[in-house]
Amino acid sequence: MKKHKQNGRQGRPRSFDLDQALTAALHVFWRKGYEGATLSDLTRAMRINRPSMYAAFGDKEHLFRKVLDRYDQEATAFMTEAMDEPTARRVVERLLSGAAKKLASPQGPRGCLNVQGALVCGDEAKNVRNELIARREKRETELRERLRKAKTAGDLPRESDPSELASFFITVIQGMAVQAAGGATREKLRRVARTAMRSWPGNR
Amino acid sequence: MKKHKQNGRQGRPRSFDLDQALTAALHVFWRKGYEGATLSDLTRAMRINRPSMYAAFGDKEHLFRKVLDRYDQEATAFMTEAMDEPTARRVVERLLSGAAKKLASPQGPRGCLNVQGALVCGDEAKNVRNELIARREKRETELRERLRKAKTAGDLPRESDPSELASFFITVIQGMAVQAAGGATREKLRRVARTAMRSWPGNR
DNA sequence: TAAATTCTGTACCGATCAGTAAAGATGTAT
DNA sequence: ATACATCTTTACTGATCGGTACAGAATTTA
Repeated sequence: MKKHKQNGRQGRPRSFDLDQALTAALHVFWRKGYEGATLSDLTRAMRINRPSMYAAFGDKEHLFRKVLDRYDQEATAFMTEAMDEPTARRVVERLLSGAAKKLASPQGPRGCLNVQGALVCGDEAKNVRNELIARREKRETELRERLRKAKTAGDLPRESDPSELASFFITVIQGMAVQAAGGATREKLRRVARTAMRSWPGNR
Repeated sequence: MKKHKQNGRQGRPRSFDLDQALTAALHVFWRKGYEGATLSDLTRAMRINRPSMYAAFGDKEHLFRKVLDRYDQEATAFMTEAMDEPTARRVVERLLSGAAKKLASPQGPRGCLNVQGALVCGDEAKNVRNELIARREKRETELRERLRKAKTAGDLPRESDPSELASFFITVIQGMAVQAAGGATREKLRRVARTAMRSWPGNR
């Protein structure tokens, strides 16, 4: 009924939009986590039936991974943008304020998929949990590298420790994610972010 | 085979120790979360069979709540102790160092049950999730009240905000819990804690 | 048009979920 | 000893889990 994916093949065209379906699945996983989201939840939200889902995305784990990719590209584009700020301080400020905004956004579920997707889980979801751990660590590494560059450029005091700073601010953001999952408002998160900035080197 | 619970009634005595069983259940919920822990996981760890569990603790949710009570009393006794420190600063320092120690303890699972027990979940576990939210908020309230008292006593600068400080440090601890769930070492958590203390009022 | 291909819908699969019925086992009370 | 109360064991329940077989519908290619 809609456009076909132009995959250059014959056969009956897909009657739903891949991207829309993925977005619907994202919201379900985001609210309920990997384990808490059932296939019935997912296909209902995606407005397709089970075999269509399996044909298009593979099994539940494959679907989740594609959802993760989409999440990383969409809901956290601000991370990359933050890295482009001219000074280290502004990088972190932007990261924190962006997190406050995103984690308690009126559109989209609360919290962070990379945190609440599968913080812990049963045995069969171990791979998913480890994938999320890896993605969280990747964020921390990104920030650490950015701060190292800043230090080399003289943009951070000599006695400062980029690794320590990255750990700290990523940890704060993850704490904010827990707060958001519990219903914290944007304003509350913003205040936490502001307080965290008092730890910035040179404030002593 | 062991001592009976001295409940003053006749009948066949319980052949397992209630407290031991509860501890075993605690560790399972702690590692796998409420949803991720199956009854088979639980009864295997508790070394009892299903009807014995139901008779002694009620259903899965009741068991979880009793586990929560036990967790609050045992694994977080340090919270109450911290509150008894003489100065606000030492209260928070002790809270942070205690968290670093507990969250990545070699005995006992990593992370915080109140965070990872059910940060998000499917529909049928909503009550459990809300209970955990309430327990997390209770912690924040405790700290806030302690800091308010400190401010009244002149133990905190006049321009400081106990509510803001409590939010911030609880958020940091929750972030540390996420880090711990992902495998962070004690040393890493300790460094985060130390950095967080740079936000302490009067450091500007 | 007919053949080939791919998607959709229904209806199902075995496994596992949380929870329980019923009978035998083991203690206390008399 | 006998009666009674409670616990343990085995085996089971209906519901739901993730995943799929199969037939019919819809499209492209020839």
